[in-house]
Amino acid sequence: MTPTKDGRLTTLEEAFRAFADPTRLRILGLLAGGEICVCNIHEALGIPQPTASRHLAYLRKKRMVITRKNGLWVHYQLAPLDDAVTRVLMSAVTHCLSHCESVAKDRQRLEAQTGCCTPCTVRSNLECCAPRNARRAKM
Amino acid sequence: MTPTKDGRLTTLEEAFRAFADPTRLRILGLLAGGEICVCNIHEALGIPQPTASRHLAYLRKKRMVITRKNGLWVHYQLAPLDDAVTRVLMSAVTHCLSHCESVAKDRQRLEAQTGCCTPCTVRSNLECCAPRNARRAKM
DNA sequence: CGTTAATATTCGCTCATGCGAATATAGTGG
DNA sequence: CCACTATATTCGCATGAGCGAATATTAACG
Repeated sequence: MTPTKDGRLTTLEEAFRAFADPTRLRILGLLAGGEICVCNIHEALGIPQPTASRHLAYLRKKRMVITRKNGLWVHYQLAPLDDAVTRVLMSAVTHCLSHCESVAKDRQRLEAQTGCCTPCTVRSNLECCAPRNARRAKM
Repeated sequence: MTPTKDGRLTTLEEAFRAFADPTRLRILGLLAGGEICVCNIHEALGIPQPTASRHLAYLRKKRMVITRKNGLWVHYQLAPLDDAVTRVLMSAVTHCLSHCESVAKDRQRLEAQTGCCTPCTVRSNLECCAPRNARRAKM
């Protein structure tokens, strides 16, 4: 995300448009806690998988998040920011999100579902990221 | 502006929607420098007066700006923020805006037009806020 | 291979939003 | 009271964005 890199206002405006959606804010609120895979996102938020995927693609195109593939699963995390101005903005946004009740509830649901890594920052294929049936079987 | 006061995400989202417009961002970029009256805003930005007034009304309804009437003129300034979380967000936004070239150009145009107070923080009826004809007559 | 599961994309549809144009409101002064 | 100026509002219209449903893609595995 480089909203002010070229000095124009458009890119900054685009950053705010990315923030101007409740689903994307909730996703960012989750990702602020660390790396999460798509299935955990759409289940924690209680939204359909295509919806989560669409918003994640949106954030990906804005270079706000990056992905890591591991077999069938795709893990998303906040993109590292090279611009100092952008870092100021992003840290303020995540700070605000951390004060939101709904984000806290999403994280609780995430923890209840994964049961192991919350935030899921582990960069390996742990059981919390195991296929659906395996996870269901454990419960 | 109290985007996170009630712990819901909606109000925070509304704040970002307010930021997700180039004209409003430019207005906020100007107001970050201090109090300005409507005529100076719409002239510095080179936008029609109804457009400026509409966006100012938008920001007013979101309680992001407050007004001070002085005769025919209405002076706008950023609203004081009582919430700490909100202050973090707003200061980050104004910080980003201060790094935008377009905002700098708007301020230069503002200065060229008013010719006296930039930012126009003076709380009195100075000549920079005199009627159109008087200002034109001076030039 | 064929199946299954996870993720991504496309397609209409609806709804919000910003704009230009026109008009309304309000304050000031002759 | 009338003209003038600054500001605000209203009204259609066009455009953009998000959603649900359906479908496509990709990877693992027997």
